[in-house]
Amino acid sequence: MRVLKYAILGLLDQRELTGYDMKKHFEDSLGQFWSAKHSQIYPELKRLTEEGFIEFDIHIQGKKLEKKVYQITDAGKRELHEWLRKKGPIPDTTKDEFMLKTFFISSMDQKEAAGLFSHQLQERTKKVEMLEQKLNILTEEDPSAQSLHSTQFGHYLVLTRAIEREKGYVRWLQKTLEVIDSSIV
Amino acid sequence: MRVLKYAILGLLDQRELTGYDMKKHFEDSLGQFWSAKHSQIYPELKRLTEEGFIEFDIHIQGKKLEKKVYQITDAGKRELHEWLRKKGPIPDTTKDEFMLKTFFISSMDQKEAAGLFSHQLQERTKKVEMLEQKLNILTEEDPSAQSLHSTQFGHYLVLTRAIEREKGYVRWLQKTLEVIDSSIV
DNA sequence: GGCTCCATGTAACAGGTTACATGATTGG
DNA sequence: CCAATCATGTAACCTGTTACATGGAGCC
Repeated sequence: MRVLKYAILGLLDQRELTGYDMKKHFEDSLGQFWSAKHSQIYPELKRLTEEGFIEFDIHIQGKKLEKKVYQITDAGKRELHEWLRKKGPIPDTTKDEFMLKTFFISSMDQKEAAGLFSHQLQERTKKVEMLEQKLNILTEEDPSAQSLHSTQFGHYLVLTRAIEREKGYVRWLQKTLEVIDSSIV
Repeated sequence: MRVLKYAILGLLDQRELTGYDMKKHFEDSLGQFWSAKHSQIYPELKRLTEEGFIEFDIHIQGKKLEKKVYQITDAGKRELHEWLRKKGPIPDTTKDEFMLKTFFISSMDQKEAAGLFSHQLQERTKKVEMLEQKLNILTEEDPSAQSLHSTQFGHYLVLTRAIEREKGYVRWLQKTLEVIDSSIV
């Protein structure tokens, strides 16, 4: 259903951007829930331009570097809002390779399982710290980000959701590790 | 990295199955974290057979329906265990279309946002109930599922993880909806 | 001059979905 | 006998990743 299309339209509804700028956004907090490589972004920009949902101006950087700065058109805004309003069903599957391994825990011995789980716990804990640091920076730079009418509210929500998602994962990993460690053969 | 390959090997490490049986597993609790359509499963089974990781016997159902019952080979078991042991990095992105919309909340008006969030809250709440019912059935049928040495332990872990994931989502949705509703223009 | 980052593109391949296609079994 | 389910496959298409490819800008 071409979600990347809407990700691009949504970004351009906030401010004009180059393809390169969009890639940067996908590496930032938005990237917790959606991302794309530049090799996917550029062809999509070309297509959206042909469809009339976006337009670009050429800006000259320095002496001769030409960059394409994209803006959303009125047709693009209509398209974006149609998608934003639509109440889709929640997906049945959210792919998670670690949980697939977990499903097969009976194929592992106790030591292997403990190693796998403690590594995952370590990685997820690091991620929580990284995300909390991002949230601190955001709320220090713009304390109004926590209110609905701030332009940064979406950014704030994505960070808080990502933090709570990871914290929930961490709690479950700790609880499960205790069960594994206490089941000495 | 051919995760479906390992999903199939993992399932066959528990018991012999037909491609159709595997599809059923992906529609069940495992499907919370991994799934595949039959159109992807059958070609993968063919490939895994060619690679020597699995084998099949033909069983006759009724008068003449031939079904292929697959088993994992020793080579397949080695391949599976290599993957199970490997400690990969956690993914940067877990795609979530609803959270992408959330990032663009400043493009919506307050009423639209409230509608979107309350619908999502409703759907996620229903999912929690469905998952809790599945967990009840599992623990009633096999109370030992909660211990490491049960063959159902993986099943139990996947369900508890899915339940906590959805509950965390629900809590965040409720909290965010309160902020949206209390921000009357 | 050289390194990092900015900036844009294409090609080949891998993974995954939808649609097309067929036929047997089981149970009411 | 009819419907739901069991059972297996292919083809076309879409999405997304990795690799290939190029060149300018900014800074030390």
